[in-house]
This record gives sequence, C-alpha cells and structure tokens, in this order.
Amino acid sequence: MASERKATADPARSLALLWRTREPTSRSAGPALSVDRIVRVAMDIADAEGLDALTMRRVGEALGVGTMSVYTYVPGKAELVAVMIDTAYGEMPRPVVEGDWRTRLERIARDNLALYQRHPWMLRAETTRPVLGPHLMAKYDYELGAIVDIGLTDVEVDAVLTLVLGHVKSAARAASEVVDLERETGMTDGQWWQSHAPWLETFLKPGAYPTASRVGTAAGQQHGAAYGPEYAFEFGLQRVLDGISVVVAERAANR
Amino acid sequence: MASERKATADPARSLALLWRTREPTSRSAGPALSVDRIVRVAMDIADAEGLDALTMRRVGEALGVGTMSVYTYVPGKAELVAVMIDTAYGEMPRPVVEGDWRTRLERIARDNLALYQRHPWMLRAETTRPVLGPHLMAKYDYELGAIVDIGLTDVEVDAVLTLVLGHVKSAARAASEVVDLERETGMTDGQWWQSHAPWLETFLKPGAYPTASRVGTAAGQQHGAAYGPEYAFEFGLQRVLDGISVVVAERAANR
DNA sequence: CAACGAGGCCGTACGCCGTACGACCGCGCC
DNA sequence: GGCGCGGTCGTACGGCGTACGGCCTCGTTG
Repeated sequence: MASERKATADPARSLALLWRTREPTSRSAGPALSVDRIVRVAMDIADAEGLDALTMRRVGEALGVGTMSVYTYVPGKAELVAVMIDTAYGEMPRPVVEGDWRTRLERIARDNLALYQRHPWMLRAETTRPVLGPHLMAKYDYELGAIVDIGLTDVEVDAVLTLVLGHVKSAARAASEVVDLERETGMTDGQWWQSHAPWLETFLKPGAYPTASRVGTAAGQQHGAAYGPEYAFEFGLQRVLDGISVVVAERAANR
Repeated sequence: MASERKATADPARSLALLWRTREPTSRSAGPALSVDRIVRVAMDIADAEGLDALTMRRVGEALGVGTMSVYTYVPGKAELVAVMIDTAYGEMPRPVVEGDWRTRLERIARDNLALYQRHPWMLRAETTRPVLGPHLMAKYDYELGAIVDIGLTDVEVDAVLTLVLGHVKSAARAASEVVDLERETGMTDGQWWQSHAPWLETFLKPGAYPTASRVGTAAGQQHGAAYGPEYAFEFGLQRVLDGISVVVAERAANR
C-alpha cells in the first residue's frame, strides 16, 4: 500500500532532482552511486517484475549498496518513481511525421501505447500531480506541436491531447492487467474464465441478464481471451479520432 | 503498496462471497458481524479517507471487534475490496431513459462519473479481473441494453461501452487526483502551481517549449485550476459520442 | 604535514501493514 | 451432560518506507 504519492513538502528538492541540478563532486574518485544509476536499476526491476517488486531494499541490493545509501540521492520512493517516469518519457521518439493531423495523432497514440507496454508500471504509478520534469515538458511540447494548427483553440487542443492520451492509458491498463494477472496466477485469461464460469452459472438464475450473457459471450469468442484489449484500443482510437474530426470539420466550415 | 490484487486461489470462495451464498446460522443470538456490516463500514472509511486509510485493523476497530475477526467473514483485503466494488455498482440507478441512444449513453456516462465521485477509492482499486458479482452483472446488462439496438454488432456494442466507460474513468481519475492531493498537501491546485512555477522557471531555458508554455498557460487560465477535469470530461464525452455517431450513421446508411 | 569538516555510506530501529496460527469460549445437538 | 463447532481474537512474523546517528574517507585549510 502506502502508495507512490509524494509527501514532498519541498518543491525545490523534487524539481532539482528531476532536472538534475547538482554540482559535480570535486572528489577524485566520484561517489559509487548516482541518481542515474539508481534510476536505471529501479526501472529494470520495475520493468521485469512490476512496481510491487520495486522496494528500496531491493534497489540497494541490486546496486551492491546498503538500503539507506539510496536515500543519499533520492528523498524517498515517491520521488524515485517520479524520476523514473520522467526518464521513461525521455525515451520516446519524437519524429517529424509526414501527413495530416490524424496521421500524426494516431502515431502519438501508438507511441504512447508502446511506452506503456515497455514500462507497464507507469500505469500503476499514481502521480496525482504532473511530474514536471524536462522530458515530460518536451513530450508535451512535441505532442501539442502535432495538433496546434488544426484550427481549434489552445484550450481545445489541450483537451484533444488529454482525450487521446487518456484513451491510450485506459486501453494499455486493460491490456497490462491481463498480462500481469497471468503472471501472478499462472493461468491464462481463458483458463481463469473456465475456472470461474461453472461457479458463476451456479449462482446465476438461468435467463437472467440475457443481454450481458449474449454480448459477453460474443465478445469473448471474437477475441481469443475474454477481453480483447488490442481490439478495444483500435476501435476506441478510431472512434476518438472520428469524434475529433467532427469538430475540426465544423471549425473549418465556419471559418 | 502491496496492491489490492486478489491472490484468490479459490474462485468458489470469492464468488460465494460476492453472491452472498451463506446458510443462515441456527444460533439464537446471531453473530455480531456480517459481511454486509463489514462492507458498509469499510466503504465509509474509504469514502471518507481514501483507500490508504482502509486497513483491516481500522475496520475491526470501527466495528468494535478484533482485527482478526474480520477474517471470519472475508478471506482477505483484496476480496473485501471486490465486494465493496460490487456493492457500489449496486447503488447505481438504472432508469429507463426516454430518447435516442446518445441521450441514454450520455446518461450512463454521467451516472458512472457520479459513482466515482461518491466513491473515489474505486479509481485506485486495481481489480485486474472483473469482479463478477451480481451487481456488476446487472450494471453491465443494463448498460448494454441502452445501446444494443443501435445497429452495431455485439462485439462493437461491447467496445462502445468499454470506450465510454474508459473515458469516464480517465476523467474521474484526473478529477479525483486533484481533490485528494489537495487534502494531502493542504494546498489548492493553484497554490501548488504557484509554489512550483518559480522553481520551474529557474530550470527552464527561456523560449524553450513555446507551444507547451502557451497552451498550458491558456488551459490553466481558462479553467480555474491548472487542469480542468470537468471540462476534459465534457469535451471528451462529446467527442467520443460524436465518434460513435459516425459508425452508427455509416451502418444505417449501408443497411 | 597535521587537523578538520563535510559528504557519502549504512546498521539499527520504529511504526506501519496484511495475515497465519492456534487458543478460548459459549451454544446447539446428540 | 458431554461434545463439537462456529465465532472471536491475541500474538507473532515477515515485509515495507524511512528517521536517526555513527563511521569512514578524502579534499581543504592553517
């Protein structure tokens, strides 16, 4: 539990960490640790085993160092996760994409999905307030740049991006949950359904919830698993882009 | 951390709990506790103070009972949260709404938003696999019923609902994060920005990220806070519904 | 060249958490 | 009247994040 929330009374410290403001040590042999080494190791752990496996003890261990040494460089776990998030944003490509806004926005959606697939722990990290690191800024700037000129107001442009990124996160979360529950239980999604279905039928009065049964079954058969996260992503993304097209076209007509 | 994931090796037990299959005790004086009392108290705690404040010790205390007594009725915390979720679904209205599908779907979105506002902890509870309780089934059936007849396939109908509910959850989460960080830090969103902005400007090279700065400022000024969760909800909802309209119209034309 | 002080390192300990285990106890049933 | 069982719960264990204070090392200074 305890959450990844920052208790952070001190914005200066948190931001300095994110932006790596740090006078280099004058010592000849530099310190054994660094924020970057810590972050790299922490991301490796979280990528491989999930956020729950990321403990401060574990990080120290992986670095061959005492647990508390980590605290020399990072005020606490919440701040560590914040730096990890900003670092992950920094890994994203920011290509200049040819084509219309829809192509560009779709590309942004797919890049964000890929990010979440590479770092599923980002979906569970609760940030409450934006991280405000340099890479988030760069990402935000880049993504806005792809759609600033589509004829909407600045406020609307921001809302469009929020909408698309929100959809990506939703879909990514659904997909990720399937994956890591399989890891935890050792059962595939299909096996899980097969083990629950007989019991569920016991409780369910026959004929109850006809719509739910029919649609649920149809959806379950269509996709291999009971839920088709990739389908949900694609379908939803096209709907969202269609919806954005409607306003864009409206504005173009009224100009 | 430790997450609200169910370790649940035993589907029978979990489902029996959800569906309240329990032969009434023959004892004269019934037991002091019950699943319902536990769930009610737990929801009160979570509603008032958030999921982090919901501990088994706390639940026992609120019931005037030893911590471990709770485990007589509930296999563990994860299952407790699952029952809480299903119970919350049971509270939702399921009116027969007059009007077209868009009206009905919009109503569903607003009802779900209201649910999350009443029980923000639902946004943090990680369920990985659907809860499969009676009230979730009823909710799913009801919501599908509002849109089964719009001319899409069953699979698409399911995807439409997933899309809309996903948007609601995204927006609700954004709104909730603002609220409970204010509670935690004792600062409003505006105050938080004011305390961070000067530091951020220190790090930011002037002229860097022009688009982000302009759009971010515009969005910040438009809404009272730096982020306008209600606006994001409304804007996104209309876009999503517009997008759905496009397919619906397409199908109607091709029929 | 010796003394100092600061910065990096980290062992120990505290207060939380979820929950396994086994003891106690009072009631309904044979 | 004795038994068994369901409800209750005290204690304890292993894990977590992290506060605190000591130690050791090394560049700096007199």
